[in-house]
Amino acid sequence: MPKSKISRPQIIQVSLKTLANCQSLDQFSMRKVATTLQIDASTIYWYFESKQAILQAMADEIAAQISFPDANLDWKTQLTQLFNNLFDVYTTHPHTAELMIETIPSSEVRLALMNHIIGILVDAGFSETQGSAAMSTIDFFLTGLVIDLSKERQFRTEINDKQAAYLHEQVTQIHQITHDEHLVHMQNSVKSRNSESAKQQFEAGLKLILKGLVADKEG
Amino acid sequence: MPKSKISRPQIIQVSLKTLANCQSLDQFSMRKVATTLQIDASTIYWYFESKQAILQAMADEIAAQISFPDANLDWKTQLTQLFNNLFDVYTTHPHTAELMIETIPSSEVRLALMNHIIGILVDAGFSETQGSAAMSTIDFFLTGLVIDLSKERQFRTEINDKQAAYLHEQVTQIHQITHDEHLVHMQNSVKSRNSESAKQQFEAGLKLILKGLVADKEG
DNA sequence: ACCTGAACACCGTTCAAGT
DNA sequence: ACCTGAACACCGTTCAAGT
Repeated sequence: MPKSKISRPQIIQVSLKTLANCQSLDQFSMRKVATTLQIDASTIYWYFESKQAILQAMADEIAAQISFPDANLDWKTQLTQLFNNLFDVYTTHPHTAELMIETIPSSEVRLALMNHIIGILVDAGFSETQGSAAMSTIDFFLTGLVIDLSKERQFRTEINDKQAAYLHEQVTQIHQITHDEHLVHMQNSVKSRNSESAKQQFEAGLKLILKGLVADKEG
Repeated sequence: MPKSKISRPQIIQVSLKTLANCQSLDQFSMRKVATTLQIDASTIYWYFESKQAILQAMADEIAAQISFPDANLDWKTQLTQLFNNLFDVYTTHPHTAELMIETIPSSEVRLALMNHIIGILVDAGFSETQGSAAMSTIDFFLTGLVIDLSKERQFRTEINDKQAAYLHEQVTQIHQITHDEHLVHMQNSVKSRNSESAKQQFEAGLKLILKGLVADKEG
């Protein structure tokens, strides 16, 4: 057993892998990380002062993967590319949107990322306040969407894997009620939601917000 | 001690009060609810089959508080009123946005609410797909914003109440890095975020999305 | 029908003790 | 300097047992 020495970066990597194997962020635990590292849970506390500190480090690691689009491009395509990039990173690494929310954006990577997004908008002619508000709007939308997707998948796998009879009831109830109460719009909504991919859904929303920004500029 | 009989509605009410006294949704526990009800935690399982079932009931209770605006109004004012109403309910009852995300919208109240929102847009001339997408976009934005606000307040009170030296460090780091790295846009963002209320922030984002919808209609 | 108590399998965190 | 083990104060959930 070549028990390689433990290190901070190693713990972060293993933590990210552990998180990826969890069904939700709160199933992620120090004890699980410790088990795969073949160390006692308390050992981690020599490298990180708390679970929160690990989450911060994990969030920074993910944020570092976001690349900035070519600054010569149109501001709209720049934003589209950057947020599509964010969407992709969030969906390839499960629960990272939750990670971002549970965590304070105090690192250089995360602050620089936000600064860059606002910068794109300011360079396009928007005020600092407008740029800041627009970034938040898109970011909250993206985060809300990805977290919702994540929860939905969690419910689905819980229904399949374990018993979870209760959750299954809830889902069938949706169809019953929408039918019995003649909630026509909800019936259509379920259909269109199934035919469209999550990415398409995100792109549609982003396009809507960008259109609002353009209208803001002209008006 | 007039030990009044336990009932499902009573448990739901006490649960909502208990949640309101928590700093986050995952601090909410069956054992806390049981303590205030002066019963054993296991007793709750006679009335609810799981914690998830209680969360569902709590979410429905909150959703029932949302009132529909006058259908004769302009679709834009209808949406504005309804989502402002949602924002107010979410902020007056802490952690209810999290509650909605952690929970399946399987009840009549919640499905009817969504159906109504799409209906406003369809009546305004949008397609079912457009209406459904627009509702999601606004809802995810609202949810993301409120959850973020909630987390921020949680961090703030943890810094004040307990030790939480680590969290305090993170916050001071934000200012240090934005200054040292000359992240001008972030500096302005922090300023404008402090001068504007959360409600103003929400209204700005909502206005942006509505403008996008108008542009969609005209284009 | 309603409620309890003990138990199980989990958490994060601390700290004296080991090497 | 690095790591462990036991302990503490928590979780959700189950189930035999009580009334």
